[in-house]
Amino acid sequence: MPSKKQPQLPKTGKAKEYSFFQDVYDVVRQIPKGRVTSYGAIAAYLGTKLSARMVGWAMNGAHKVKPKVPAQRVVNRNGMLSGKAHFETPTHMEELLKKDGVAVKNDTVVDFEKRFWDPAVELG
DNA sequence: GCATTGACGAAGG
DNA sequence: CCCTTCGCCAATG
Repeated sequence: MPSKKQPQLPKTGKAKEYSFFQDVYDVVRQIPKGRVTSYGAIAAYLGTKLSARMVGWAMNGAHKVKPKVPAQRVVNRNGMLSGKAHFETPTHMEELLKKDGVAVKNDTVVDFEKRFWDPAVELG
């Protein structure tokens, strides 16, 4: 499980994965099926709420990590599928969400607030 | 080694 | 209410 806080980010070339990245992946993998969360929520849970962009950047490598990361369950604060363009196909993300039972309308999660899953609350 | 760029988000105009 | 700016920090040019 995430250390909750991992300010120490090793330099490039040493570790294949940064702790921060691993924590992000770990949290994302714990998102229940049919639920979604936001980059900011994950960042806040990790203690770096001011660095939501880093979560997004971490997700950039999510597609290559071994245990697949359900990156489709992570959207921006507006519930919009801001990262759909980064998937294999522009429609892959919403298709995965639909398989999870999450309705997607106009690149946005329907009833986002109801589907919202806050790691800071659910994970403690 | 400085400048630019983000799968973000909050604040200001 | 829409648009712009700023902050955050790693990666890339």
